[in-house]
Amino acid sequence: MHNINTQHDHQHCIDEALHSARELCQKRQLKFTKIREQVLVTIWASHKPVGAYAILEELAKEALRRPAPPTVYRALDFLLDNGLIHRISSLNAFVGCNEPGHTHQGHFLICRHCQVAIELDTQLIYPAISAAAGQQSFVVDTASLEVVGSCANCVEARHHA
Amino acid sequence: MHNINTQHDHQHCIDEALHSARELCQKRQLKFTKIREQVLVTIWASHKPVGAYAILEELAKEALRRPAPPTVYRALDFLLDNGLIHRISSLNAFVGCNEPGHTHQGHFLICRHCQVAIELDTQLIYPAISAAAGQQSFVVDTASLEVVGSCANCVEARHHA
DNA sequence: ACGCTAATGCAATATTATAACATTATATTT
DNA sequence: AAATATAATGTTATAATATTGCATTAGCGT
Repeated sequence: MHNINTQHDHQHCIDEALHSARELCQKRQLKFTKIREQVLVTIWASHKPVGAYAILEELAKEALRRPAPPTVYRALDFLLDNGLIHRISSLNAFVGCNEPGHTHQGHFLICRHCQVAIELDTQLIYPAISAAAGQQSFVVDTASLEVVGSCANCVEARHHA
Repeated sequence: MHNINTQHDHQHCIDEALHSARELCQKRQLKFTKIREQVLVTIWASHKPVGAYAILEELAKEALRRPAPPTVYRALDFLLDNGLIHRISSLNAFVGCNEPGHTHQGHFLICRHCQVAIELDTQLIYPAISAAAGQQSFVVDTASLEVVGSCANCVEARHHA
């Protein structure tokens, strides 16, 4: 994975996310409607988790009539159900998923300074989780990890300040 | 740690939590006020995460005048700040901390059937988190893990059903 | 008692999320 | 094309969670 803190071709992130979404919906015979696309694009506008009401504001800009909360929440539910986004519950916010299609995981490093959420490769942590759960004979459905701290860029920036 | 799903002397859990809390507050020169104690006791009434408004209901039973939300939230903030409880953000709920005094961690297995939250020993997962963060030169402040699934008891129970 | 600080009381309001039901769009069959 | 079924969206209201700002009270040191 590239470093999302440094310069990167973010349009590429967006394009890829959209492409994956369309592909996945086609494969599963699901409808990637205008609203769902708008919500996904809004979320992918950055690597920072976005709140539902912030998304609502974005939709309001493009629509004639201001949409109501359920419009956004339904689209979010769809995207969550299909593993296209993650919910960061400590922030009540949503962020794009790097590897769409897997509903059940989401391991993030979240920078308290710049808000960027870096998604970790599940393989890095999941074995430890699985082992710990196994010790308790606990059957895992989903595992969400939210690590808050300072990303490399912000550490660096503050070091110089 | 004992298995909190099976029979256990829960009064012992409560007593221990209260004792640790008093000790910690004395050591830190903090006031373990009546409200803070009531909130902590309410949370320790079970191993299931409790919502702020459920705690409010409990306080209302014991008080002459019904307390307002800030009363509860302030007590919760105090308990969180001092590592006496954890917030389970995926549930908007609070649960007692097994090893008070460490604010920064909280790794839980949460049963979707009986709602019990089993706190894991941090040492089981933290090394993996630390290593993953290190790869990205990310400095960790707090790491919260919320694993949802089925606890041993509930798996067993449903197996027989 | 006096003055300081921390804690609590209290009213209002902000923020996040859902329920219930009406309407519209889409796909499929006839 | 009309009829039907289903999924998606619109709309209104409200529920659930959390905070702000200011007034009051309690505890503590002098």
